[in-house]
Amino acid sequence: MKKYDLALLFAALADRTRLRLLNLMNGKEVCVCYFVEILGQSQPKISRHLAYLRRASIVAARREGKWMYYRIVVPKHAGAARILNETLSVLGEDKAMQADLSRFTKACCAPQKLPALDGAPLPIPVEAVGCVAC
Amino acid sequence: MKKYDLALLFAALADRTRLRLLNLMNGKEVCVCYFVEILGQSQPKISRHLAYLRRASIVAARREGKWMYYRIVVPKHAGAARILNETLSVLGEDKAMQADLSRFTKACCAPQKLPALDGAPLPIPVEAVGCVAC
DNA sequence: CAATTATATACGCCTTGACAGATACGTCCA
DNA sequence: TGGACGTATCTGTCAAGGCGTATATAATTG
Repeated sequence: MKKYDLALLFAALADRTRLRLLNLMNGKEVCVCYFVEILGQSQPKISRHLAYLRRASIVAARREGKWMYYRIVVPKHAGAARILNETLSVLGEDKAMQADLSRFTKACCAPQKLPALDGAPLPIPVEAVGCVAC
Repeated sequence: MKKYDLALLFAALADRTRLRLLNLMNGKEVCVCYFVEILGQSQPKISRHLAYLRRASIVAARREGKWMYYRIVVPKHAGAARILNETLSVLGEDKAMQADLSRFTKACCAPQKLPALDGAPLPIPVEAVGCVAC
């Protein structure tokens, strides 16, 4: 449990768009195009916020062909991990965040109905991704 | 559990000075002069950060004569409360924060040795303050 | 009341972040 | 090799935050 900049973690969490992104990533590795579609925000905006989260080391990116997958990375620092997990849990209780998730799962069931998602790779449960990383 | 701006809470927590202040306030109502002395920062700086925490509704101030006491106010919103409490708990495990606290308690034992604190009111355990509020 | 003490706010400066829009980069496919 | 597509970054603009310094407010004391 070495020194860790908690203020930096909180700065990363101090934006609604980033909280929505984290909520969508909770438990899965998600392709950028889904974020753009589900949050209805411009692609550069999504990308910038993902870059911010990456800089703060709470998400990691993985390229697969032309798609980028993002996933949450729980910090090594035990305290930071507790705060992040608690935050994810609180997000899960939020109505608006649940609405995002429900649009998300709906989109996953019929991606071909959304032009932007037709042909895009589905999110991958993190358990399954674990193998890829090894 | 109505709508609550979590991002605003995180913004309030996204500064080291404010985290140190919260850590010092944990469990007690503290006079501003103690913050200034223990953190070794300028009085206006401390005051501005306290104002920020007040704006974010996670601390409350009480005037008593010429002194101002600050204390933590746990948000009504259950999720926010969990995050704040978890944060305070994590702060308590941090070496630097513990060092602040140990200088704090030492100062309280012999305030007259520190010019700035000579005659200043000691911090008050929150349990005791509860009565005042009623 | 004037002076003093405790605290808050205003001001000016600089840095950072958020945004939209344009563009660059990386990968795949024809 | 040149699109086409998915994604990232650059540019410029604006607002907000952090700091030090100076000053204002509030309560107390002489």
